[in-house]
Amino acid sequence: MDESLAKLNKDQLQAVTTKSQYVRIVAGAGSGKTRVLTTRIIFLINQWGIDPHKILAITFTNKATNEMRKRITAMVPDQAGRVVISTIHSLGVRILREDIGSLGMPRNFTIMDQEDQKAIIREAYKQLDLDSKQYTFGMLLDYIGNNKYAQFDGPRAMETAMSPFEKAKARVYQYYLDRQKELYALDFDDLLLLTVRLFKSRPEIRAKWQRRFQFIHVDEFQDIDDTQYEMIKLLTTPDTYLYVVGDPDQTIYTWRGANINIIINFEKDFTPCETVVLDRNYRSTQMILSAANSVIRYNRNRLKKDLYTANGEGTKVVHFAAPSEDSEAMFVAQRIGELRAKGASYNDMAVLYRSNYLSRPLEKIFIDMSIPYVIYGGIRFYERAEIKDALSYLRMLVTQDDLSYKRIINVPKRGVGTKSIDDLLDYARANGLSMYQAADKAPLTPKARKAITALNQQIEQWRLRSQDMDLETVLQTVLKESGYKAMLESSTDAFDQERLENLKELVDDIHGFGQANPEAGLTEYLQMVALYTDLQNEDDGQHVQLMTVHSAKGLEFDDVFVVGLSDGVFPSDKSMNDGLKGLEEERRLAYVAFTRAKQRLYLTESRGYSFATNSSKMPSRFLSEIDADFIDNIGVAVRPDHEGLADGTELMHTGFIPKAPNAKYKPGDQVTHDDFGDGVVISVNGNFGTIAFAYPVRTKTISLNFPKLHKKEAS
DNA sequence: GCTGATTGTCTTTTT
DNA sequence: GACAATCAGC
Repeated sequence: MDESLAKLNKDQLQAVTTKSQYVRIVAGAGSGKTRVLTTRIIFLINQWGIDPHKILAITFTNKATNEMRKRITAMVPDQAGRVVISTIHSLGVRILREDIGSLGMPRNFTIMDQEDQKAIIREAYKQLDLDSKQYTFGMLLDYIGNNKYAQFDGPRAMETAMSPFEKAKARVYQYYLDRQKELYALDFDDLLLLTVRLFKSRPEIRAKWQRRFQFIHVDEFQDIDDTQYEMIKLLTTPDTYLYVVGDPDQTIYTWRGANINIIINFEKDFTPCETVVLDRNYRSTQMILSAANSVIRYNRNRLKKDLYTANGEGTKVVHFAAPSEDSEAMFVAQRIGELRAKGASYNDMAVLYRSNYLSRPLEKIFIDMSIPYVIYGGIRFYERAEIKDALSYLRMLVTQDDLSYKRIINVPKRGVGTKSIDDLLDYARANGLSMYQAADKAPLTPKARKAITALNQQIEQWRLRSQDMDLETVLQTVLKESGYKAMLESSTDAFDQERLENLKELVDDIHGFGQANPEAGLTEYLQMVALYTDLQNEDDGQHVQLMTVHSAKGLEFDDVFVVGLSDGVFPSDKSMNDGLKGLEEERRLAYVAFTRAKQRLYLTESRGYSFATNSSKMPSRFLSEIDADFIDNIGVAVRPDHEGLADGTELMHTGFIPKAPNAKYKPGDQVTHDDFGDGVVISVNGNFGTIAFAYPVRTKTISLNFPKLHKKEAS
């Protein structure tokens, strides 16, 4: 214990050992925020003798939860399991599972993810005859969330709707609420809103939870929204210790309701409040920090704070301007190759981007050049179709809800088409039944009825047999006997083979869960999964990590590439439409991105036409906000007058494009590749060659030094 | 009812 | 360049 305190600097030590009841830590990027938080919790246990059970730590993501638990376990192995570490949504579930009965609602609710929400909205469109092109899912998800947060019920939403367009949305909202009730499914917003309602209407329940958690810690406090703050406030009494940690410069979730003023005004709600500012950075070189500082300085609405470090000066930030998207990706791949050759490991490198779609050109090149990578985001593990299908089968053994039923009723094909499904749904809704219950009464064709009855019997069988099986066996039985596995196995589609692999991972996952929680059942597993979007893989593999800036929050890497730094992309046009507020959030996002880097930071962008913004791409304004002293500009340049690209472009030194042609290969050479088969070299650019392979591989650009590539001797 | 082809639309970020 | 809705043909 003493040695963990000895490693702290003066400010950190103050933050960890303070006696104040209300504490606000303003912790800059890389200032040892997580370390302070975990050391504080251990300090409470070891020095103050606090029962770990009374300590609550609220984190922002499941990833952060695991990280914190890991660190606490390392220091106090026997106590760590008793500290409650949880995302705020999981905390809501925990509270509601125990006490939602006090609101007159049963405890067996299911949790809807966004996919489930969309399924209901899709139903509503069908019922109300609306066009999903005119009413996009994103629009309705926003609308529904806003109304919920405003505590508007259906009729109230209808009253406030002025135009026919708004009224249609209000009708979808009403449908959504009705369906939620029928399905007894809560969405993410409900988890917080119902908890708040529960605490407000039942003081004795509130008091119970207040007694339970006497030391409350909140991480990433700058990204908290009003409802979450209310929930936290309701958990506190005049005796509660409240400890919040955050960095206003890293607020990047205002689009989701995060309110930057909560951390700024915290001291008004909780007085007297001690504030500790941690502005010594332990992560990055001075060069990287200076670059990041020079950008964030342009934000007007902020608490001024400049990070400093005793780490070395480091090298200048590199800005590479590529002539095209592909060459931008190529630059990244090439630099990764060079770093790797110098002994860097893939794990310590990351590529960050503003939006998921920007990963595509990178993936292509990484595959071609055999650079191992993992991608976070996009379609997450538990959101994959095959995983959702498998989980839906499992849900049928527990809740028989319509959303799951609709997913699996004709997968694999059982001859039950859209018409039968609609008829079944209509009949079920008209009679207040679930689709599962309505199966034998609804008006159906004999063929469909037969298929559905057989399926229902199967489900009932599984349900009974599952009582004596472990979780893993249940899953495997269902996958096998439903024919789902056979459906994929008989397919020749490469994607289906990948799906089988994913299902194997799910089996591993449920197996691991069963081992870790021997007394937990299917219900518990499904509940855990509902709040997780991704598998929490141990990152022991050797691969470059690709992710959005948002999901990189809290992480750090030796070498960071931030790609797609074009105006309109990053900062995104969508945000800039919100005026200064939007632009400042984008700037904070850039600040988060830049401060992930420990050793080297590369910023790249490309020219050409962007179909995202419908215009020619120009370098991001954030690039020009970096003081010239800290940045090295290479690649294609645009004259400062920003004239049109055709005459405004010129080539500066690039360090990579024009290189001596590879000595071994020349265009026209016949080659063979261990994976791709025979091919012909089309062009050579340095050590990379574009090679046309036989169908189905087609044209690829790969490293000509790659060991799997061989020259075919002329015959 | 199923399949494959075609058209049109939309691309921000997540628990 | 993905996804959903629609349509034609089996």
